[in-house]
Amino acid sequence: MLERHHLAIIREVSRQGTLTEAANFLCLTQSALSHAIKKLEQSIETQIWIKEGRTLSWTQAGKSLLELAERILPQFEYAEELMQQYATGHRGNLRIGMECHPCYQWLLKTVSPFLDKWPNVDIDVKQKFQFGGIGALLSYDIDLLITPDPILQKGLHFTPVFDYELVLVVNNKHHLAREKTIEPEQLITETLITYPVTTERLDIFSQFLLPKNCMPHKHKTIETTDIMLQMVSAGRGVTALPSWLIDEYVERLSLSYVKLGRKGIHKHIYIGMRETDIAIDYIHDFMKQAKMKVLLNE
Amino acid sequence: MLERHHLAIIREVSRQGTLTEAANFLCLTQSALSHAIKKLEQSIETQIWIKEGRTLSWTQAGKSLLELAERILPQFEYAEELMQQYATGHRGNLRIGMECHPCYQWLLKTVSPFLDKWPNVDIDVKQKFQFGGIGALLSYDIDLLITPDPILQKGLHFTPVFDYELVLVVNNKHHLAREKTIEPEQLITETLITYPVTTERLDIFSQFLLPKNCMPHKHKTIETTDIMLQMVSAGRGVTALPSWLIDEYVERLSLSYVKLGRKGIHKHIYIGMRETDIAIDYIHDFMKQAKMKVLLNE
DNA sequence: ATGTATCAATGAATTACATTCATAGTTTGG
DNA sequence: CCAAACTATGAATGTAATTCATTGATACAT
Repeated sequence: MLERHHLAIIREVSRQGTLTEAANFLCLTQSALSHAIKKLEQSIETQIWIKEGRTLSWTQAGKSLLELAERILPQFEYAEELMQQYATGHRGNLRIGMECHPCYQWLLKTVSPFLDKWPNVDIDVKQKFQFGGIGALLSYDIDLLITPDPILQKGLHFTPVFDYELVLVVNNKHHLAREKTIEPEQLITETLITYPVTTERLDIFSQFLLPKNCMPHKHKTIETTDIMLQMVSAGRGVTALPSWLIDEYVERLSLSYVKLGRKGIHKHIYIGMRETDIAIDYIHDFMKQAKMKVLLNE
Repeated sequence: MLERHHLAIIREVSRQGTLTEAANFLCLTQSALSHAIKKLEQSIETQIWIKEGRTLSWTQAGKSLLELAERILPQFEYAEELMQQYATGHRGNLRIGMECHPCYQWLLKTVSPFLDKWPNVDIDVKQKFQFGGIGALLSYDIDLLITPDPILQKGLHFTPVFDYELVLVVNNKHHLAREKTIEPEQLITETLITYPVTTERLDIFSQFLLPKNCMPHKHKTIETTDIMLQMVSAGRGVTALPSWLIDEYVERLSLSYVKLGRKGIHKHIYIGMRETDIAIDYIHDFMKQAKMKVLLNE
């Protein structure tokens, strides 16, 4: 059967001109090369070259094998390089799952320098999971999970990356802007804007409104943070977002924020990963950068 | 090192879904396959797939190897098919050298049915040789040589394919058209049209005119037989061509031909080839068809 | 739960194969 | 015509692939 090995010999013979030289370049004895070619010629029942005196003249079969070699060998070599990169973690595809909508802004900041540092690592962000974020992690749909709900499970590893406070965002001139803290009951008359996900996944509902059996007057969903805050700024409603996120908009838009309840809603965000992946260079580095980013922000 | 073998395993596992099935399809034991993959994984220091329970989930490295396999294996397989065709003579490139200008017409007739019969064999016709036709044959520039001058030499094989008589072609109304035979002296006043090759290679010179130290009044060269005969028909000169070639034009053009000398000039055309090539199917068949063609013509 | 069939991994034994060694035959150029 | 360079070949060797026999898992049915 035609093997990579044979093609390597053929290419090297073509480059060096003599079998002996080619054998040297391939770290083989001349004998080994001679045997190998003889065997190949027997198996394909065709000669590859014909020797007239000391010069080789290539048969048509030989020429087409040479073409094949020039075409295919680089692909083998490239593949091995690639494997090397995968092995050392210098190449890969980092698929990040998000179970924390407002963290998207934070992620963008972390991703950008990461992409510069790891030009061979691509990043995918996924937000929908058939069997939840943990399921996606376990079934190798994603490699990292950004989530407020770490789950102690063998094979998985969670690292806290940052804490933030969820606050109520209102227009400057909104009457609630004057409050120091607000209670669930004060939202009954308000229009609440959130991301379009189920209420269980919205802390403003699960940790604030629902425990007190309160519901806002109206509930609107908007996909993007920018538009959401434009709406709030225009007085069309209120929303709940991390406080640090608002700090960035407060200059451009006339916004204020208020603590939710006397103690405030404090969230802890974790990055989850498979334990087996901890050793992968770029994943390790991503974690490191993620934590640093947080320090800079605080 | 990454081998064809590994790619074959990877592709088959992807197709069959389980290692055991893949091993069966590859005529290997499950154990052999398992060992092979383990070894490959060690050499590239990366896993190809990860087993969760009984299902395989492919790693990125594995996926890229699978892509490589799907891309490369067909090329190996095609190459082997090709070698098979070369070996059995069902594919090739028949390079024909011509040392006999007027034979071109004859060659065309032989080539046409040959191309139909051997769709995988291409034909090249060459007419210029740095070291002569024999040299071209010996240095593998051509595979067949059509020539009037066979040379007994070891390694070469010549077969006579057809005989013809070289005749003087003239316009119907030309005064020479009434002669039964003509002698060199009668051409001294004529315009002679030939192919544009050296006079040594023109029999009308080497075998007819020069032995008697005669030269035509004028010597014109024309590349194509058609135009040449148009010129003769128009009374612009005379030419020397095989008699059978004239038979085909005599109806359309007002031509006659006359024997050159009392005995006429009789030529024997041979096909020369390397002895090693006699066994090649399509070459053998070309010879057979070449001879048949002649019989039909006569 | 429990048993069974299927699948994969492993180590040791075996076999097949590639490679080397030693040598002899060719070709080339001085 | 000889020496140097190149190639082919058979036998010996060493290495690597394959098999065998076995065990450990997993999935599925009862």
